[in-house]
Amino acid sequence: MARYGSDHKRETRQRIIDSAGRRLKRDGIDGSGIATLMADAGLTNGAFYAHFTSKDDLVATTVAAQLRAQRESYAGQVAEGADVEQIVREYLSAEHRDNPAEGCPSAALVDEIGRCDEATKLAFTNGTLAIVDDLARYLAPTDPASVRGTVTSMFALMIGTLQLARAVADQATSDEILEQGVRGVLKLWDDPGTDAQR
Amino acid sequence: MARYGSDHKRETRQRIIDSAGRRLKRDGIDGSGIATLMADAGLTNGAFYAHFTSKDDLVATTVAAQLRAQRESYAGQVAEGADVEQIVREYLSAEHRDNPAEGCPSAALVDEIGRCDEATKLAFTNGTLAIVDDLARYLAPTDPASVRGTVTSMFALMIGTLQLARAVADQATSDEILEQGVRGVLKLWDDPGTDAQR
DNA sequence: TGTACATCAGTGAACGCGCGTTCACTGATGTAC
DNA sequence: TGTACATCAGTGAACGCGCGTTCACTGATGTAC
Repeated sequence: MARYGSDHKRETRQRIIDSAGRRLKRDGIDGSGIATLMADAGLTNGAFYAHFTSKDDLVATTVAAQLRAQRESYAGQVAEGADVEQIVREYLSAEHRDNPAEGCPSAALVDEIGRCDEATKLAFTNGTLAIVDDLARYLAPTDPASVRGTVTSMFALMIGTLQLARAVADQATSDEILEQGVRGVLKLWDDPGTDAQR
Repeated sequence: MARYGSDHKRETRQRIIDSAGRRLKRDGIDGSGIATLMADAGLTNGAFYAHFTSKDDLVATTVAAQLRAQRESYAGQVAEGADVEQIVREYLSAEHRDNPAEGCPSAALVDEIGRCDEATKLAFTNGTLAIVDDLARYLAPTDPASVRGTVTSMFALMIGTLQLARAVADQATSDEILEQGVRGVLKLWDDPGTDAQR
């Protein structure tokens, strides 16, 4: 046994992953250097490679962890009895728009993930599918499969809306985009039965 | 008069902006260096600052130019008599997904633009509003204002869907996402009248 | 018509800096005897 | 109980490289006389 408790290294690794999640969502993947990511965790650059084989490794790991956290966040809202509109309004809120570091990893990182290696894309794929499955199960407990397609497009609209709202310079325009996003998601949900027409 | 024709420098500048559009959409903003951007235009790094004051300047200029081109592309489709479904199906096609360099700048760059300087965000804002206005005018010639909100959410869904489709590792999943995006956009358009309820 | 000069788009080397990654080292702890 | 050693998470300097930016220079052309 070394000088630290048996969980020490695992805890440090987790701390790096958590702070990296915030940093990556805030500054982007290309915009976050190893030295900064380690400093965020209270460490120096040299220790990085005792925990991860490469930056790509950290990114894939962090994307997976972030999507797991996002999934748990939805589960928490559902457990508190939130309905679709509450979930959507929280997601498309000014607060979420203004705090990417604490928010949805998909909205913050999708288009960079599209340029990442296969491991990161795979982590994203699995995490996203798990979230869609969860939401479908919640929204249509008796027949989740029937609404999966609808939930997928609702998710895409939420992500697209949040990103548009963040990229726009004018706040009134941004607020309006969020509001139209809410209306759109609710409209998509309104008659999910059309899924069956496939 | 110098050794080149009077339009030479303007043409060179335009060539840089055009090739930068493709490069930025392909590799991202942080992922594209000045030397590469200039090489794409058949020039060397040193000439860059005779055309732009900084990389930020080029990015803002290129974003504006790309959105203008995107707007003209929609206008072209409309002129050829394309309806909503044709426009959406072309946008959410496998070909568009697989060729970001030739495609929609919004889908390729939104979340990086959210981290850019004010000039770039402003260029994005103006360009996007112009596109939404155009589409609203086309889709509801008699009362464009009544569908602006719907068009905004359709646009957000198209962007979000294309990005999701690009970030996903599995092609079958990606194809399915595109298809659900098409269905979603058409559903949003189906009853745009709800806009009036605002 | 021929020569000297001005113009200026573009070249390519260099600047300091931060990148991802490597590695010799530190030093606090647990173990062995 | 006390001392020598092994362990190993973390340090911090260094690697080569590409970044955005600057600048002295090139060389093809038009102009002046």
